[in-house]
Amino acid sequence: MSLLTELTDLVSQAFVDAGLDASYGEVVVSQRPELAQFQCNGALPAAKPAGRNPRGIAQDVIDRIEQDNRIEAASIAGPGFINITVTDTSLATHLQSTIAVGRLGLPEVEPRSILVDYGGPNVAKPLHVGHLRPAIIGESIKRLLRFQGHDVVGDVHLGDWGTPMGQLIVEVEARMPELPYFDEAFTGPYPQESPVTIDELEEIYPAASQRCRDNPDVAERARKATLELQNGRPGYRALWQHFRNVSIEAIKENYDELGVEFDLWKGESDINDLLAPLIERLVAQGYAEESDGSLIIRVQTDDDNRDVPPLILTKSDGATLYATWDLATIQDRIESLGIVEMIYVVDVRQSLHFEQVFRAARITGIAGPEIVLEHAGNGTVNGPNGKPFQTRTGGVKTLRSMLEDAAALSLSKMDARDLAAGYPQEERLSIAHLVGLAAVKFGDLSNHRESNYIFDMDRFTSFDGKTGPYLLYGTVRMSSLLRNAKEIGVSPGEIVPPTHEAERALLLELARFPEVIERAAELRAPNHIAEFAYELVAAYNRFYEACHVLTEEDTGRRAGWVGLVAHTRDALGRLLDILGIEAPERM
RNA sequence: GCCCUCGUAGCUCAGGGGAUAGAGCACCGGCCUCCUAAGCCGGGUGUCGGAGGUUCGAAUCCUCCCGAGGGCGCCA
Repeated sequence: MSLLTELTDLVSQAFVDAGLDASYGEVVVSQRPELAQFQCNGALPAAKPAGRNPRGIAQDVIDRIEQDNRIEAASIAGPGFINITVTDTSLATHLQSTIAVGRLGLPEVEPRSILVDYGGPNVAKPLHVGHLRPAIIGESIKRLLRFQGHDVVGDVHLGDWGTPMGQLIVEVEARMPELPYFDEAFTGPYPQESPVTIDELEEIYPAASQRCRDNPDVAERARKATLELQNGRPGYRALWQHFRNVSIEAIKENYDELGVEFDLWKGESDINDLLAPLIERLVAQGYAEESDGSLIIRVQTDDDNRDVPPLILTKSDGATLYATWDLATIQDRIESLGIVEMIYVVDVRQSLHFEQVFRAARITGIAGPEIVLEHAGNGTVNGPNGKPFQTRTGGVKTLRSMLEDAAALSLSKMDARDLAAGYPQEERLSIAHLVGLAAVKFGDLSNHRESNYIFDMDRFTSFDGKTGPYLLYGTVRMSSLLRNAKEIGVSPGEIVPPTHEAERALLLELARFPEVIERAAELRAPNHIAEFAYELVAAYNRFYEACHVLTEEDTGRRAGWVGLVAHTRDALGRLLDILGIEAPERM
């Protein structure tokens, strides 16, 4: 049980004993650490309905909780705040029992079957900077919920079924008309080898899309090809399958480099067989109706005081669209995977789309009321000028080159400050790589999920301040200390009651762990984890300065401190893991 | 036009109805015979965009206004 829960239970009971509602007893970390460690504000809202003076209530509660041996001091402040400080012994005991139980103080949860939909890369396009946020935020949310104890899967949800596929087909046909994929009389089998490499495909994609913009005839042929692809024309399917295969291979490599892993490599196309029966049902049951030749589902309700545009289920040529696929995908995830909660980490600009899809899913009964559908939207990455991030030449920057820049810049900063100087060059490169990754991830994840932020590589890779490298350095110092302890034969002992202020502060920081996790999970907000990780490292660094662990003469205290460091490293390691950040052994 | 998000220190950003609104950077000054100084300590900064409202209490909730960004039927 977390320390805050323990204290809340205690204070709530005091409120009950005083004839007041238990809900007033919530204890939170103090806003004024110089006055107390914890506070309860419940006396203030309790006063009015009870017709009592808030300070009187506070005193009443204090009189009751003071009896508890965990309480060092409890006092009234201001209009009726209750300030609480716990004994050093109870702090140590609490942390020791947390270590004994494991899970870093987290309560057990009722596991839910959750799917996080993030990534959304497109076939034939390399990952670029725009893919960074959903990838690492989604990965982090997945790991966070998984750590809580839920059954969580991540789905990359490949963009593989839309108009660009038709554009690719007509472009390849224009370039290589002799290929059998375009010959309707061809009876197969089609070649095993892809006619294009991923590099060629990445060049063909923008060219194809440009040609469609320039030439309405080409665009029309692409539209038709898309429809035929969706309808199952064999040659197109075979060619498209090659596009898909070579793309997935490249995309996997990209995500590997970023440290992002998906359990499912599904795409928009995977539910194609579900579409026809679904549409048929929706029409038959009157959910879908014709409008200007297309099929739509009206999702506006009488409660709306604004216009909510209808969801377009099929184009007037009969082709399906991403809203259609998303609907069918929801159905598929519920029916074939047993998912009860879907979290979409997708650009926040798509919020209207998701609102339409979610509404349609409810209205049509695809998702019952017990299913959670949530768009946890992400903001965008901007360049130093506040505009979308670009390369120097104005193009879209690939994710790979961004990560290479991060590693290179980290290495040059190491060189400039003569850091890790005696290490083998191979290890220095590997450190620079991890530092660069940590810099980029922490720089991103420490921002609120929905906000757009300015990407500043120089600031993110800085060795000073609130950065990824700072977190890694803290971790490395803990690991190093523990290695040294082991060498001199000191193993982690029982946590001792703190005697130094910095030591006490570290224990209090560690005690916050469960609430931070819970809050971050609730809000789908990795930035809370990032912030806490920073504060924990900062608290450790202050402890490290104030308490010289390995030269401590009191052997019980020394062992206890080693135990404290070990626990701190466990906690920090878990936080970094949730953030998807990996630390080197030394740096 | 309607809808969504944002507006907090010089800069980049946190902030959960509670007390005196925080962090990092930048700037100045200290600390390595000692576990990694990529560290620590000290030093000052605010009309929380504006105006109303709800509340014992508002950066936080509500309304309006100003400013920025984004979205709004057959792209994803």
